[in-house]
Amino acid sequence: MNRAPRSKAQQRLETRRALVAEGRRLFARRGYGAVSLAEIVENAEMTKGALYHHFDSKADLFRTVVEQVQQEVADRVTAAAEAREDPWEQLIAGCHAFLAASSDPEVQQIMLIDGPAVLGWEEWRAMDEASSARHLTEALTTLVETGIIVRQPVAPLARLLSGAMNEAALWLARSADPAGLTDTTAALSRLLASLRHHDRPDAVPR
Amino acid sequence: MNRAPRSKAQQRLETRRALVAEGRRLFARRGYGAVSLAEIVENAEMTKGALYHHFDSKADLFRTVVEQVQQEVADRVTAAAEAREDPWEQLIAGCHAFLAASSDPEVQQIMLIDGPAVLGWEEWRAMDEASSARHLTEALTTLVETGIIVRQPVAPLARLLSGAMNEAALWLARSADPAGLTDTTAALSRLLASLRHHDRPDAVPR
DNA sequence: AGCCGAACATACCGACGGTATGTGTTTTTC
DNA sequence: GAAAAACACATACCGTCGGTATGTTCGGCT
Repeated sequence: MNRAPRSKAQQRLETRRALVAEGRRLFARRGYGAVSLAEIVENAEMTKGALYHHFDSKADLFRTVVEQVQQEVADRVTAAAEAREDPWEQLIAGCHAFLAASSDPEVQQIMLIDGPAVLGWEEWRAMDEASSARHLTEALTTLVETGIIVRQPVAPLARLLSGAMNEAALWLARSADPAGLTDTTAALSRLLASLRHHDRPDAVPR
Repeated sequence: MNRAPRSKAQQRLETRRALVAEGRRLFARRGYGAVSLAEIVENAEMTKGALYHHFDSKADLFRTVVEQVQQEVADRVTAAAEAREDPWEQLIAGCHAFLAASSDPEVQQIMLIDGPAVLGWEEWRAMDEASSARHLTEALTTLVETGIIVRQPVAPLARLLSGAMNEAALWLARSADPAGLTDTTAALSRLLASLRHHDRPDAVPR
């Protein structure tokens, strides 16, 4: 039956997209370890030869999926932050957007649970820094330089906040309590607010 | 070669100990996925029959290892906290003890990286709550009830702090910067201090 | 002494990740 | 525009791994 003639480049893209999409779907639902390459290529109507033509290994396919998920989260965070003018409000909006984006079970299983275990913490950390965590560091740096929050090393603070939000997102998604979200965002807002000067009247800049 | 006659109960314990110890060693060094049961039983001078006589699966052996590691961390945290009288100092000491204990690469790979991925986040979370995280919740509850920190839901706050410390421990172990530890503990102390009433003069209890 | 069951030991299986090689189609080259 | 090179897969196969079914030894109890 007359199949549309596809250029090699186009065919390559479509195949790659199908494999990544199906990998993402299965990895998200059942976890990396419980998914076999056989069912990925079967559902994607491809073969293992196609998969290994595009990816070096199962972990390599997973890495591509992680990159895609991280990019989507980063985009949402960036959009939320750029909608504000005030640097402080950008931080708050970005954190809330991150929590909202990370409440997706797909994002959690792939990015927060399997990511560090499959790719190793160091590589996962580097990818995280390259996507969403970088915005957090930049926002904090701006706030320190403009004197809005207490002058301090931003790197450790960014790690603390990033870890707090990751864990909070995982907890929120499992928590049946509908007040969990408001309580968590309230607690996070309190922690963030404590960084500002006016909350620590005894601390003087410089 | 006169081997010492061992009672069945004793033999059972020794075998189990050897398998758990070797499993812990290998899981910690190379990660759960990269370790085969064959090399575990080989290094432990046992057989796969012995392993499956004591454990239901590879994940079951790993779960036992995780429980052991978590118990050791919890013991260190408890010891540090009980050495203090003041509830506030107990919280600080406990957090610092947790960071110190979690700086061990063994603890990190098993408890923080592979734990959630292998056992699933829910089960890992339940085990974490049963060991060290419970102390954090209790300490915060005490501080709220005695009016030392602002009255608020403790569960979300405990999750935020727990996640922050987990991530900080992983970051510290990889950070070459010797000032990382002091900077991180300083940042953590700042966040904790912000919970106290005297740091938020506009907030009134009740 | 003799039996029973616990504590292993051995042999084996299906599935999975990965690879080597074959095949058809597109693109380039002359 | 035909040959040929390059590409994008498809097929067949391999070694290893987690898990199981069955056999064997040895301490405990009567």
